[in-house]
Amino acid sequence: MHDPLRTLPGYGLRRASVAMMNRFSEMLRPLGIKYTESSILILIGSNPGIRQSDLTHMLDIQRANLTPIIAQMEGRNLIMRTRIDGRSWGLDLTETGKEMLDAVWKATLAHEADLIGRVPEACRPALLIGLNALWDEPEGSAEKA
Amino acid sequence: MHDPLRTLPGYGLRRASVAMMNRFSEMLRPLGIKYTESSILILIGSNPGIRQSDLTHMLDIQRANLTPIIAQMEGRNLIMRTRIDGRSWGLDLTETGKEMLDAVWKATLAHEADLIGRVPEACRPALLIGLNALWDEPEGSAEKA
DNA sequence: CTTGATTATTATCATATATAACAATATCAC
DNA sequence: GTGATATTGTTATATATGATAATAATCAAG
Repeated sequence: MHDPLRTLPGYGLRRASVAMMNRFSEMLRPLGIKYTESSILILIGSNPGIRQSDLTHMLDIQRANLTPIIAQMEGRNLIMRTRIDGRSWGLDLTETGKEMLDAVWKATLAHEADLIGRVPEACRPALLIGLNALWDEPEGSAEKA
Repeated sequence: MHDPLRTLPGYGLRRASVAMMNRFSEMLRPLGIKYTESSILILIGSNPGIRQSDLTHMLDIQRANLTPIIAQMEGRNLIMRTRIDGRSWGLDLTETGKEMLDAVWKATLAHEADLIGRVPEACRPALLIGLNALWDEPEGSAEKA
């Protein structure tokens, strides 16, 4: 069975990403959290008071798709919102959220270690550089401040 | 704005994959075809008479999700099905499908060139090896014949 | 011939992502 | 200050992707 797709780096990139995300989702499942939510926890944890719009830029997701995620995380008492001005909310972790962040970080680091472990050592530095070259500063968006 | 996610290869892998697939989808849009369909065309083109179940294995997608895709591609006169036995169908490209495959290959190669072009030359070989290490022979599935 | 595995289909559900319209507010030019 | 414009967040909707379960038909192994 001949498979020309296997010669294509772009195809390999997609397959690698899907395989990786499946494994990561599996590791997060016991925590009852999804990987997008885990990213949000991490960003709020390292940027207390961050606004939703900052998250949408950093994660490159749509405002409209973030709203229900934030609402649900607030409902689960993982994050709290405080008014910054008439338009925007500042996001912070609750105590529950901080505990969840600890667990999320552990799972994330375990997952990253697993991932790196699958790559021959000699390839690792170039892999990182290559991956970042493929998405960093996407399209026309000049980095905001 | 501090972003710990940027230090994570796994996160970079996902972002790279998403950015890449968005660009590829854009390149395929004029052809009126989606990237999963493009992969199917390529595999049928290089394996005339291939069965749906072979496709599901090679693409690692669910039988149930392939069925409507194949039906739609048959409806668009891109592929034709002939009975192999009482259970399975053999898939082949129609003339229209072969022309589409030509266009798809051109777009695919252009996309792959664009992708590789974004990666510093010194990193390319390691990137390919690394990516394949991350998905090749996923989990428990021993390669079928 | 019976049992069990394979192939394909149908239906359903969850998730991820994209777009458009809207309300409220902030910012900027004047 | 006032008016035009941009930002922020929300709601509703559409599409794409992916997973699961149940069913029917058929093949393969003993």
